[in-house]
Amino acid sequence: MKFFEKLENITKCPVSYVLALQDTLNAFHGKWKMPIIGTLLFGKKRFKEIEREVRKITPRMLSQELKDLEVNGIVTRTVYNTTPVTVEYELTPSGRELHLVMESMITWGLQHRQTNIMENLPALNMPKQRALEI
Amino acid sequence: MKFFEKLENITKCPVSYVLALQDTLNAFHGKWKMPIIGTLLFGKKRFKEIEREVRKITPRMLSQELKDLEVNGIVTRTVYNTTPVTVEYELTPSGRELHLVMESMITWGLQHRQTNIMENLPALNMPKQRALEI
DNA sequence: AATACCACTATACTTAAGTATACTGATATA
DNA sequence: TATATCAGTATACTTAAGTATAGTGGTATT
Repeated sequence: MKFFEKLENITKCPVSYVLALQDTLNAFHGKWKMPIIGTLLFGKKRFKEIEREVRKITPRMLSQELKDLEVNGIVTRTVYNTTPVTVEYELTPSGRELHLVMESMITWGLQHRQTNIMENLPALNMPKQRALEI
Repeated sequence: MKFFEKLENITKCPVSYVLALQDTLNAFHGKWKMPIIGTLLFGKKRFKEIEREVRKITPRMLSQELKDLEVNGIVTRTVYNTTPVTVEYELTPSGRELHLVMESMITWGLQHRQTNIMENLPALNMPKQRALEI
């Protein structure tokens, strides 16, 4: 699929594409969604498991972000009435498909570092808050 | 390239991939980078042109974000000593390659809306600050 | 009897990100 | 003479995002 194939001929991209971009950015929005999705790509997990694997996240943030991901159709939440309760979080089929986006990001990132390594990428300025220790 | 092909067999992704993901997220970080990159995909532009096309951006934000993109090797800044000065911003080759990432985002976003339209995607909760009127 | 586990929530706080408004100085146009 | 344009910068402010710390109730372990 080549969305920008005839880029010279157009000046705007269709509204549906802008919405699609928005939804995808939204899926990864904030400091913690990417590591959470990343860890869930390796299989469904319980709350405490995610908390342990996504280092330095607080339960407040984890809870909030999981809720976000749930209402956005990216993870499902299943409660088992064991004692104490177990709650499992799992990526939806749509959520699992995010790995394709992540792969294209990894591809770009690797290439970008390669082509810029000679120059000044030590000067890469990162936003202050970004975790991402998958 | 299938990074997660044997996902069952691994529990972590390599550090270089995490850095690559970080760089890519960084390229799009904040409310304004995506629309700026988006508009520059249609060709190089002057400061005021971008300011007009990326609606509601303030010169302060535009200046700041363009600087970010420049030090990160995504745009170049060229000054012509006309009167008054003209300054042109253009995507680097690496910057232009971001369209591939954007395409994969659009693909995912479109699919995600399709598979979730029956359910509750009116409930899609967006972050407060997001512009994206490309 | 005291402590630990689970999956969170509550409150208060700090830091980051974005906005509003005004201004620069040299030149061009009305 | 007054106003507009270019590419921004300066200062002060508001809003969003993230952190720190403590606590919930029910069960299980030491």
